Amino acid sequence: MSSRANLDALSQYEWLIMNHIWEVESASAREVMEALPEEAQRAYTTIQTYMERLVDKGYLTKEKIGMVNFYTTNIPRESVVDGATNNFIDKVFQGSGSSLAAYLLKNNKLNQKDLEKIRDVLERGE
Amino acid sequence: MSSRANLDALSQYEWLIMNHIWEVESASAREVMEALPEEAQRAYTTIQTYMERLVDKGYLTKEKIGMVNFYTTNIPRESVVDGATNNFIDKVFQGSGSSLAAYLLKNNKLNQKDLEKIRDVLERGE
DNA sequence: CCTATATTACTACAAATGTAGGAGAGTGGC
DNA sequence: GCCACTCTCCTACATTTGTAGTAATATAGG
Repeated sequence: MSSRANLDALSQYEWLIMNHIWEVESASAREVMEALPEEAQRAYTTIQTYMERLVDKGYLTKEKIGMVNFYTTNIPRESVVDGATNNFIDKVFQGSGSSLAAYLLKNNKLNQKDLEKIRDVLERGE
Repeated sequence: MSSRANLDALSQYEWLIMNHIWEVESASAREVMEALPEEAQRAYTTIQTYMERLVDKGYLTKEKIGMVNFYTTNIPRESVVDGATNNFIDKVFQGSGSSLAAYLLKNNKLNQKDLEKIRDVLERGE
């Protein structure tokens, strides 16, 4: 009944763009382009194409101000992170968040401060 | 100099297949097919296609026994999990494993037993 | 006013991914 | 010995993703 149920997942490069938009709230293609790190630099029109696709996918809204399009999102980052994380855990850790956590611990993906934070959380009732 | 440097990442469905192969060491297309859960059922030839692609990508080795191809992997699961996790952390948590850990804790992706295990790890020297 | 530049809208195209059908060759059972 | 079945190998095709060029248009600067 609703116009669209769930958003298509973001692709690798789309994450780069969305991460920036979530940070700055609203941006033009040019701004996004300039914000992307060296290795992620692409032709200007390539960035444009991605942003248009993100509009199509329902992640961005486009508003023309003067000659320039500005893109905004009304999808909360948290929900997208949540979906992506669940999917990742499902496919790589067969649905077990614990395995992922164990992996992080075992492979030292966490620094001292993290460990303390985690200890805190664990000490106050879980 | 080496024949191939890094393997292409696994796609969504390829993970399903690889997960099974890692579990059983060696399997035919039919066996993989039967092992896949209901929602992941596909035409027999579809499974076959995936397995062939995994051979091309360098993840699987094919050995014909009688009329049937059996597929094996010599790529350790750990290294693939590692690559995938790093990539995931980069794109979704901007390189911060801690953010991911924080997310797991905050969103209760961990159960009681996990928390205990983590506590253990933290208690014995980190 | 004209030109160099920026921007949009559109089109294009290769590679990767998801999905499967058909032809041809073994084989187990009757 | 033939049939039904199964498996391989090959081909095919739609969609998604990565990447960018071109035409038309607005615009700022001289």
